[in-house]
Amino acid sequence: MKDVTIIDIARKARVSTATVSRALNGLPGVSEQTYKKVHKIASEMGYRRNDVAASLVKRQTNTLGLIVPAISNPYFSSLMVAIKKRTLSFGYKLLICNSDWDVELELKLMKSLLERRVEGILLYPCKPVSDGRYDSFESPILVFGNNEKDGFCRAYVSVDNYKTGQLAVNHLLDQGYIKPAFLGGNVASLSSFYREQSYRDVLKQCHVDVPDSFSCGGKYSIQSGYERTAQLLEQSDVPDSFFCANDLIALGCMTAITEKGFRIGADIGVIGVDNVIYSALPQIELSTVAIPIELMGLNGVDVLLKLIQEENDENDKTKQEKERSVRDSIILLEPELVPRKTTQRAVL
Amino acid sequence: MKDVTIIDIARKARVSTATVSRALNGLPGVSEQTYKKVHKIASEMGYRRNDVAASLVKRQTNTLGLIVPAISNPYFSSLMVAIKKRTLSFGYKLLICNSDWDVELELKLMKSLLERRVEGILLYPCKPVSDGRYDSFESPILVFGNNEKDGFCRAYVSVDNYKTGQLAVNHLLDQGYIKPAFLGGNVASLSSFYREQSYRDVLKQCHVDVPDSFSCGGKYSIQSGYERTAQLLEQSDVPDSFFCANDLIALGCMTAITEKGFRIGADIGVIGVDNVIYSALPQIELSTVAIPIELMGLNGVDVLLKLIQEENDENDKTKQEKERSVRDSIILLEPELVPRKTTQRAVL
DNA sequence: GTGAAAGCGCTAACAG
DNA sequence: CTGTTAGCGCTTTCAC
Repeated sequence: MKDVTIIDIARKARVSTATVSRALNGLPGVSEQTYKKVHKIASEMGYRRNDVAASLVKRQTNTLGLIVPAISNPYFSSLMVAIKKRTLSFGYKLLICNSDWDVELELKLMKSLLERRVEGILLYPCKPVSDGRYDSFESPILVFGNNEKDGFCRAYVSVDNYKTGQLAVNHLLDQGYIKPAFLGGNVASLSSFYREQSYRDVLKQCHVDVPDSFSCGGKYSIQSGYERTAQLLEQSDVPDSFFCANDLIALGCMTAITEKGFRIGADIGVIGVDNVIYSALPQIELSTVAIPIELMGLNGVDVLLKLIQEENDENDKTKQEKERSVRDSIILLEPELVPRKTTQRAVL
Repeated sequence: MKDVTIIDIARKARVSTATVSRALNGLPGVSEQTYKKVHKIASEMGYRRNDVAASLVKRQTNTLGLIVPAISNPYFSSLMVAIKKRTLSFGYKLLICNSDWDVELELKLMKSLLERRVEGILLYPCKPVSDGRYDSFESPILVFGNNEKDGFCRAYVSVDNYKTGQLAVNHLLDQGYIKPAFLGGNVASLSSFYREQSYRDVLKQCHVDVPDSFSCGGKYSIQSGYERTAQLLEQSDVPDSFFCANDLIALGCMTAITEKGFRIGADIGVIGVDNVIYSALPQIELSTVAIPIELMGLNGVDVLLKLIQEENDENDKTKQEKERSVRDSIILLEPELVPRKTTQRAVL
């Protein structure tokens, strides 16, 4: 059951492979007649184009890579959907990878994508790339979620993580909570880092003092949020509110609170980050800080595509021009507070 | 910035490309010395293997394709995660595609995957493949969610959709609800079809009569569930319970019920299908019929891999043996009722 | 242990 | 409009 190739078609159609190639690709310079003949024979023989061979000779795969830390997290689902849509509209294929918050795996995936000759990579790193682990990678790479410019020039699309934390903690304080705890996400992640930073800063500014144990890292999952909250609520000194590094953690947090017999909002406030679709459900009504994730995705694709474009035009360009290339661009989007029931002290 | 190839390495190391290839791939027949030399030079020159070229000559890509109808649906997220893990453990790469419930797009994706020479495809079709639209595809294909054997031999991994519906509707009736409505999913989908079928059958068996308007199709989304429920609750004759074709629909359904001022469970019962992670949250406590989706994924990969294996061994095999190949295999998994609060008439 | 040579299936000048 | 030719970068016999 050997695959049929354009050679087989050429033989049968009594033309050259070049002509077959042209006809099959709809390129100019083929008579109506041969065009039809070739296509007819091709479909008769059940020909299926071999993209691998085409990619090799054309030296392009028309493919982008995307790496996210957790494919099943609805936040990243939204990102994937947005990116998928955008890349598709530009005629690019997308290779989706899941790093599972594992830096080693992430590195492997990066290499693998490059070996497969993707034209560019959209990377949502599991920890800041400022350690320089990708500095030697020459291909176009767009990094999500970093909001600092580090040594190597690279394009970023991110949200203001520090401000995100400020919005959340200030809201908690505004609502009359006085002992907020912080449930971080993956310890290494930049977003979690900045959110904790702002948590500490805001508390200090407002002269609010809480035990160190109120701030703890973990995983960005419901389970992790549940476990950590349950533990904190066991202690003698109990927090009166939780700032969770994402909505999943907050969901787990709420479960633990409910189980312990506290009333959410009235007794203990909860606020998350992301504004995942499930947070808006009337049974949940989770207060949160919304991240414009779809927008990040769209922007990311656009910037990456520009990056690729530049790469291709590299020859006809002065060094001067290169300086203000998009390689150094940082797009920083704004988070937005979405107050809901879980931070409402009294039912009005 | 031309890529460095094994030719460059060979030249620099003063060996042949064959030797470089062997060394880089860790194949036997290379002296310790040359092995080291080649690797050293390779990393010095920043060599990056070109998988496209390797795939072409080896005629294998070590890649599987996966097509799901909705990448952001948590049900499919779970499937993807399970499949990803399994394929990775076998050293296969995975190409994930989103058909967006669009048959045309699905077909395109199938073709595209084949052109990229994936070795096999895991397909969760947006509508039954019994229309024969893939009968001419010769590559190994594993179909999820079909539970009937159709004309063409093909391997299936599915859940008993009919039984799923029976479990749900019987549970509703058992709990004392007497006017269940059915909120279907994507009209064309087999799962929705069977679930509606069983809905009708069970009602008939139990001599329960409901208006035709109680059964309606839509999309497998929160939004769609919300809209349809809101509409049904406007009518004079109101259902006292909802059997939703999946949990997302049920979530939207619950929102609408709450908004209208009904109490979930006490006034109106709701049951979904899938047992998505969010359904278990204490604020939700959605009764549902659990589908062993991870298991489906694992089984799917295993069967597909066997299929591929067979394909390769095809030469040394009699026709007799082919008859009982896995090509015809159907794996049918069991759904399981998970009763929770949303179908509890009275608070005990 | 190593090299020479023949492709994998397709595209892209360059001629005609 | 069509054919010839020369690869794309790598693997793999088959000799040596």
